[in-house]
Amino acid sequence: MVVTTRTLRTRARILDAALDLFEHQGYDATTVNQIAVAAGITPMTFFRHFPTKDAVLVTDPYDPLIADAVGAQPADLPPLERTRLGLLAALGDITPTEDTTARRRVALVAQSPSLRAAVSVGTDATQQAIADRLVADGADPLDAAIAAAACLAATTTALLAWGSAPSGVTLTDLVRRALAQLAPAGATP
Amino acid sequence: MVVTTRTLRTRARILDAALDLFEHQGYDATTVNQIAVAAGITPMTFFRHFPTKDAVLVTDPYDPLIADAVGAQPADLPPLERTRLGLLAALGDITPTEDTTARRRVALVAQSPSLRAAVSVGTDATQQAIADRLVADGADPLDAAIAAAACLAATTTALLAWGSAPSGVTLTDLVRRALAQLAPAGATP
DNA sequence: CACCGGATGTTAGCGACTAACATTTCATGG
DNA sequence: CCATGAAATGTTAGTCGCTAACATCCGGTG
Repeated sequence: MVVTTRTLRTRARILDAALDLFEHQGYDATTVNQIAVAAGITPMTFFRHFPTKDAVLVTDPYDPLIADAVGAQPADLPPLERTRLGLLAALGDITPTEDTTARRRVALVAQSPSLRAAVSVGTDATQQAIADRLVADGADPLDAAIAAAACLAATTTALLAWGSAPSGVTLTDLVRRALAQLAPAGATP
Repeated sequence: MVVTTRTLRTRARILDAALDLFEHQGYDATTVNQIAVAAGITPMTFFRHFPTKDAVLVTDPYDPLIADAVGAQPADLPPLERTRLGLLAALGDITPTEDTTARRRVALVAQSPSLRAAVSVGTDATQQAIADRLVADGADPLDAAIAAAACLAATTTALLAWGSAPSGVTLTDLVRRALAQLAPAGATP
């Protein structure tokens, strides 16, 4: 879909309506039809802007950045440590613009199992990207997949926790803390 | 549903028909209707035996065992290490009866993203069970959730890899190898 | 103002899943 | 051996997510 003024306006209206409904009556209890009505459009139009219902809340544009950051770490480290440092480099200093809607979305995802399933699909892609990079540098495929899976699981857990954390806590802190637990025997970085 | 002779027969017929169809034409391309016809029943009856289409392949009866095994590890260990040892104790010597259908199922799950999403829902429950146990013994909730998530992600990755591994490889070997990567700086257990 | 491309609507349909009610099967006990 | 009652199955009708083909409308350009 080409991006025009109209496109952006409708997309924003859908997003607002969806977030409101999700927060008021829960994700599963909200129908695409209801969202469409609230946004003044047709269900069909909803799907022209978002491929699925959950895409309103779940978006993962980070894959290539993360894979690159992992690849940028010293290639002689073990896969787990390389992935860990890569994720720290890519996400360690994210400042999510203190955007409230980001937290609203994460909080919603944290509450609904069906949404977490959608997240895991996106995570799968990222995991694959990281593992491919590690294998390209000579890592064993299974070791690479395991390292990517473990580090991403820890990171995702931190992200979900951030959704319902007190407002002072930053996402960066939580991610650093999550990955620190996977560090080799008591190293601070 | 009460378990009678009939119940078991029908369930077995559904399972056979479903596995065959899934392997021949793929999971997503297979309809519950097709499964029902092949099993000589009605779609309605299918759902009386399996709550969802994916339940034919994805079942997780391990939660309590695993949580108990984690709780049985020394309480003074850090959460990650405690979880790791618990999983090793619970899964480290599984001998899946060399049952072929187990591998068939895992292989199918490994191929379809929608099925992996279903797995992640089951994993969520296990993760929660483990984390609860750790928190009950005084662990920090976030640390506990992260430890459980990372260890389970590694284990799940090993499980999926087993689905398409050469037939000599045992699931035990892969799980041990996966969790070994999360061990503190070069310890063999 | 006429035009044209992109955004929206309409209609029709598939597949997963559910509820309410009718029907058949099968293991009992008389 | 057969009647009986409960459990399993079928029927029907519906909701919701999602898709395709085609018609329509709106908005900016010339």
